[in-house]
Amino acid sequence: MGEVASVRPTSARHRAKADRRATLLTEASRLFARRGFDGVSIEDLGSAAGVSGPAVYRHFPSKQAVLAALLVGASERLVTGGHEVVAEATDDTAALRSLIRFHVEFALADPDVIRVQDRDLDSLAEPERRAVRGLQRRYVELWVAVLTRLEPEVDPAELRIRTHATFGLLNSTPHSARSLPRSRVGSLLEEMALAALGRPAP
Amino acid sequence: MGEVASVRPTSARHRAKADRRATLLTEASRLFARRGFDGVSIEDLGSAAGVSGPAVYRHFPSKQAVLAALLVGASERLVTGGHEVVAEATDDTAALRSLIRFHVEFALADPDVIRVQDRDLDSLAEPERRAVRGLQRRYVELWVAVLTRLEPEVDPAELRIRTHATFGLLNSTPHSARSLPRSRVGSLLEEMALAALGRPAP
DNA sequence: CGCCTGAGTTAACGCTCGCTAACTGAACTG
DNA sequence: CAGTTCAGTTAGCGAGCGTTAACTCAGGCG
Repeated sequence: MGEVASVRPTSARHRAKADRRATLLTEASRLFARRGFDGVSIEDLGSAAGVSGPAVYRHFPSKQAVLAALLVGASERLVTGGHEVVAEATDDTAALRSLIRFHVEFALADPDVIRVQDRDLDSLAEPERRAVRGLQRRYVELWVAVLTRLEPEVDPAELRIRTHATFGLLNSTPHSARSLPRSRVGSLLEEMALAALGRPAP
Repeated sequence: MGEVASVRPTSARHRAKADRRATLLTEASRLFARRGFDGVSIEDLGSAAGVSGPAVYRHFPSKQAVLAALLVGASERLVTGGHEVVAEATDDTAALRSLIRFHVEFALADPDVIRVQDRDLDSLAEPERRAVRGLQRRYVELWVAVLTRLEPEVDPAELRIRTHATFGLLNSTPHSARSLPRSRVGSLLEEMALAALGRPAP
């Protein structure tokens, strides 16, 4: 899923192009997070990446495609990361703890993309939105599967709502002030999430 | 703060105008929640209220003013409601429980306004944004005051972050599916919030 | 070295949108 | 009943924005 066998020709030009594309995506997440997808013009985005306006179209076919690349990339990172973390866990309790830690690290490392994900998803056209929604659903089901093994007697629909509520808690990062050191905020959120899911830290 | 002594003349015309204004605000919260402030045109808003385009300017001086009225109204309802609930509580534990219940009821009753509040606040100009932020801060401090009395030894900055995280949890309503009855979702969120704040239900 | 590719530029088109202007007619007022 | 007010209408302006066109010029390649 993504760039497949196109890592072949590594001339200076290809590296420059890849760098520009990466810069565009980084700046896009910053700008979209602060002003919203509709509040950012192509000119804004281009000049934030040291390039002016229509040059963006050398890297993405449309403004929506920039957003799509951003959101698909983030969702894929969540799904793969979450999958790895569960696979490495020795038991389900450890798996849940690792999922929480992983999600907190993601949210603290990239609050902008978190913000864009649940604010501008609807700015995508149907096919791209479906793709992102599908990936998000897979990530949710990763959590629900672990919770189901921990509490088989609970209605899965309820576990799904609990999972969404936990995401809401963990994704509060972009809203909360920077008055405490990142690591302190991280462990605080981890504790709260565990408690909210009825599994208080030992 | 708001309409003061202008409740005087209750002719049919004044009632009709008040109704139209109320409809405009209701439709605005629906539309802004689904498509975002920038994704809704004045024409969209007008025709959703059974009126066409520029008639909106008979009720609000600008599109931003519609958003401002919406958000100021919601924040004021939260502050006054929260204040009442705390005043009626017999002790701090009961106050916290009541705040949670109150907030859950608000979020379940008006998920649209919740969505708009943390998505389109930045679409306001500076003075209006300051006003809404001020009200939101007062609501947060209501929670922090109760938590401080419950756990005086904890750093207030930490309590503030815990409060924001709890809001994130409770405000997950607009995102979660409608697969469970409202009342079930409500008590579920209440339990999770209490646990997240380290005060599990008895 | 000479051709080609393609990332960049500026100019311009077409469309949407917020808002204003000018006007209409029904409901209130004296 | 005559005069005023004002919520509503349609027409249109001016600005901003996504996107395309036409062109430039440096790097890669045979």
